[in-house]
Amino acid sequence: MIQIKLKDGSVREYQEGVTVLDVAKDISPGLARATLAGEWNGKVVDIRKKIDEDGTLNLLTFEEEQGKKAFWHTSSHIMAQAVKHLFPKARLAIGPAIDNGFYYDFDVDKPFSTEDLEDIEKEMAQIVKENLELDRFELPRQDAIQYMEEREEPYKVELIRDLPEDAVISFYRQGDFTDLCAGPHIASTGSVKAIRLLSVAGAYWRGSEKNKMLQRIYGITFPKKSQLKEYMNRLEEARKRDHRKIGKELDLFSIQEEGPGFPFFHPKGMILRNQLEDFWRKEHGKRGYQEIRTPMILNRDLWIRSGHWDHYKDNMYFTKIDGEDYAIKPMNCPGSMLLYKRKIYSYRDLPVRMAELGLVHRHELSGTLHGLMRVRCFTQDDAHIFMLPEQVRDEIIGVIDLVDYFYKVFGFRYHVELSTKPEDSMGSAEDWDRATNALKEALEIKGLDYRINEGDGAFYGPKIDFHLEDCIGRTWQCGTIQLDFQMPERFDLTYVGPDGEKHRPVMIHRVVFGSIERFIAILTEQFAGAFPVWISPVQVKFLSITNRSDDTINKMMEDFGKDGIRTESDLRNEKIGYKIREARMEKVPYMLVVGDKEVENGTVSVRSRSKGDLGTMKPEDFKARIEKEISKKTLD
RNA sequence: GCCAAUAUAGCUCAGCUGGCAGAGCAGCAGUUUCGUAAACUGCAGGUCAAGGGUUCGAAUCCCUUUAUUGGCUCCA
Repeated sequence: MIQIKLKDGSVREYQEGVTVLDVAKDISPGLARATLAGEWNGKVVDIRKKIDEDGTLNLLTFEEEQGKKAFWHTSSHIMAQAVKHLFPKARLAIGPAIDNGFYYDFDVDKPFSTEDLEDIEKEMAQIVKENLELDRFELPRQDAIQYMEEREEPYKVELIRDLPEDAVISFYRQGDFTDLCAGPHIASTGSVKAIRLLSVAGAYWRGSEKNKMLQRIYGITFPKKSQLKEYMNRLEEARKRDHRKIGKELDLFSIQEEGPGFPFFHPKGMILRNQLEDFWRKEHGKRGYQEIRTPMILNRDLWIRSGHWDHYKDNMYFTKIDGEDYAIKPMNCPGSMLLYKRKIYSYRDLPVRMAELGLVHRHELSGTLHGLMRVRCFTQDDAHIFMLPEQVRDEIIGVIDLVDYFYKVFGFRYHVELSTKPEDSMGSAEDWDRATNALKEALEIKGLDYRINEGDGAFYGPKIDFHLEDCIGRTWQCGTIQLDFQMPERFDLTYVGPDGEKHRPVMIHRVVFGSIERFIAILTEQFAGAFPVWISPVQVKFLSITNRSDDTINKMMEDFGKDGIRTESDLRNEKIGYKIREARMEKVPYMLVVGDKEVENGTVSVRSRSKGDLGTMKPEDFKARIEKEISKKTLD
């Protein structure tokens, strides 16, 4: 007999060889149905796993991440089985579970159409109805290869060949379908109650464009129909908040055919930008940053010296001036280097914090462009901090605090990632270690949890990335802090130390918004266009009932304008309900209705975007209220 | 860049197997001066993304290009 400790702390005794599923059945049939995978001594295991020793077992359901993954992994097998039924010549590549559902890559002669997806969905429903049990078996390497060769699955053969020597090669079989798979998988196909295939896309075999393009089908499944409905609603909500849609509706920005990836900012979008930039300037001024501006076009030699020519050329735009080669800046750092070098710094001057709202141009592949999120020119809220080696930690902490402050103003949650040395990089391994450790140390002092992204650093140094979480759970990379021991070397930056000798300063690159354009896109989606009052392009809209109040409204607008409140008026000969409807669709925070009554009493009737009718008040009182919200940057 | 889909009025969209280019909203003109999410009538608005081809005839079928969308890859 063996002893198994469960999540709730209880311990149960079983015969050796009991499976995860047996334990679940023993507890309750309901739990057995809900159990999708197990966690045995901290490792995710298949529900068919035989247990031969004492240990701790967690039963994973759809509520747990790993339970979901098993459910979706099996769903991908069901999809592959359906595709094999309908398209026997399709060759199988890979089909994993992903964060939201699963996909499977197929090699087919003809791409799948939307009608094909419907047919596949129906076939999947049929497989689910048959409630096929999955069983797992293992084969030695040679037999496994032969098995897949017989089935004419060249991709599977390649996968098996690439498995490490000592790997257990396991297969899962459900009815007439067998797939090479490490698992885990759920017990049978019957628990998949709701299926939706979402899209087809091309995807390279093993993600490399040198390989053949396969057809990838994305899908999602759930144990309950209602969960699928909820998921589809969430997708719908995301579509409604799409910054491209809202940006058009609210007349914030556009991208014209004449400039793919080069956005145009409209008057109202400019107000947003300017508010963000004003805020940024003020906060950076407070923290000892000096603002600079460097040219957009600089000589090729500079880019060779900075290393961009070798490491970033494919993303750069070039031009010729008087027969000389110039590049349009993809980053602001080389310009800042030149400014640092314009004079001699003493150790007493450091740290020097040079900030620049710099417009950079980068050639991005046409297929990756996406509204303001992915563009070919954008404004980085950049800064380069030059410092003594012993100042590194505190400077990084200063930036972490600044980023934290900025994100909280907008009500964002975020998480942090640390990226280490990539393959294509400059500098010695020791420099990289030193830099990486400095970043780690700062994070640990701040008590921030972080994830490590191996090999994801910039070519000149490791970095900390800040990922914003928006209100529907998506994340966006915005702020970064990148340590750079290379650039000071390349540009021979120096400061004069207490010993009168020249020394090498350390430098960090950092951004808070990341890209102003992307940040505006994120804000738009976060607030669904209903921006906080302090950045709203229009803060107050005056609505008249009849043209008898036009003069009063015009006077009030002038008065509000003097105090820096952004107003508009709707004096058209329309009904008040119609004007309110329009102002609401424009997401204006406050509507002030002024009719005969208000003119007579010297009041305004206030209607808030979020709270509805607030009754009448004196214009001064309303002004005090909104001014307070603006200065406090209230989120509503 | 690669795979697929899409492109019709300022916006949202209809236009089926080829046969005179349509609607709603917005705009303009008039009527209505109205109290918290759409008053009424009329007018105007188009090189159907661009170019080529098939056809008696193309928004519609074919090809090329451009852009957009969803992915792959890449990244702020």
